[in-house]
Amino acid sequence: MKIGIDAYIDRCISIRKDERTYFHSLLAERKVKKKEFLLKAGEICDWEAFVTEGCLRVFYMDENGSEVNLMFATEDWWISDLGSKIDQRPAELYIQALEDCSILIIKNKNKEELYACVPAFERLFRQLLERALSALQHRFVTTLAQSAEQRYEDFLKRYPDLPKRIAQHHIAAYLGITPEFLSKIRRRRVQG
Amino acid sequence: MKIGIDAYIDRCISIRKDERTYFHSLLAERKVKKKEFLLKAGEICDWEAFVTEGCLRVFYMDENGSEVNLMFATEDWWISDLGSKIDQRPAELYIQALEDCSILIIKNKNKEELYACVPAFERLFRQLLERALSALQHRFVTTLAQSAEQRYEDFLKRYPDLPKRIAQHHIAAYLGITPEFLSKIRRRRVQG
DNA sequence: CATCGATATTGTTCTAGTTCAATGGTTAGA
DNA sequence: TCTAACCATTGAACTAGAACAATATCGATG
Repeated sequence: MKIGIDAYIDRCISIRKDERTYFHSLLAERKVKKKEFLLKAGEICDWEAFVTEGCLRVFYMDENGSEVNLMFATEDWWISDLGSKIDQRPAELYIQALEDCSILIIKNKNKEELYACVPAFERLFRQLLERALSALQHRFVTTLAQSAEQRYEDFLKRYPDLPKRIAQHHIAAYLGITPEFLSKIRRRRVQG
Repeated sequence: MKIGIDAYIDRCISIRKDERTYFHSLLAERKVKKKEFLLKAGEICDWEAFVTEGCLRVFYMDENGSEVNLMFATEDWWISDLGSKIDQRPAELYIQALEDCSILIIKNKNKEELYACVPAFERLFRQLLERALSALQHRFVTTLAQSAEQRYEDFLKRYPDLPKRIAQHHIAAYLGITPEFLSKIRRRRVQG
């Protein structure tokens, strides 16, 4: 049987039928209700998850309680707290559903086994990580180099469908500004 | 024969003697003089490099010519423009030597071959990428959440030896602030 | 030693973005 | 249908950090 994640896999690597079946056996489906937390800072994260439906946010919260959204994950995105996952230390990130979600979870232990049994998956994730790192490098340097207004324009171009699904103040927290200031940027845009 | 990079490799994976010899055959040593550019934005980057000696900076320059330092690479660091490397499109980053350097270059073609012949290397780089991504995620969210002064303190704690080797204004460009403002932060620190 | 270019400091003025507080609008839920 | 919680907007006062300009310091090179 083919499930949603298979189209994603097939875009990157080719595997045999039995390998696919084996891969499926390592996944656990889970539903996450809107506003529910999949992970909280301080917990140990021993899994990675693939989003098949819905939208989540991965965010950081500082001592004062102010939040920065690291990413929004919609269909076909992978989410985890890598730092916690690698060293089995307390997570520094929160993961929360912004809509009712459906995700596929793979535990660390199973993933290690998967890498050992089907090396093509190690390639898949190596390439995924290369792209993720490159994208974050780009975001990091442009965040430091550009004004909030430019960043907002870039965000709209890169993710034209997200604003329909996500509250304004979450976009502000993604851009690293206050909701009030985003509102002012938007007013300037329409008024000229 | 064992060279500098081998200690690094041995920390992560174990390989046979012949695999090591093969790996060495794919590397090309190169010297880079202080201030020399290893890569400029607009060029195509078809390699990755391991630093055996010296220090380089990877940086981004916006339209106005202002720079953001993405990373400093000293002994045992890998450097490249991943975006350019993956899709063979023009680089958006510059790489420049801050000291006379010695590096080992591996071309894309050879690296692909290496992955195919010695899968352990795919594991090595997958793990390297996981750590790099996790570290940059941490840097990204704390850069948006903290003040420049806090970021400078964190930088000193994390890289206590770098300030001896690197000019102040490069550290400012790493923190995303002007050299003048870093100077003022430093004054406040000593005066209290 | 002298000089030149690059680097660091300092002060002043200016601005992008924050903070706080008030007002309306929207949606979900009893 | 009413209400309560959440959300976006607006304005006024404030601040972290930028921009500019001047001076001071360091280091390499002839």
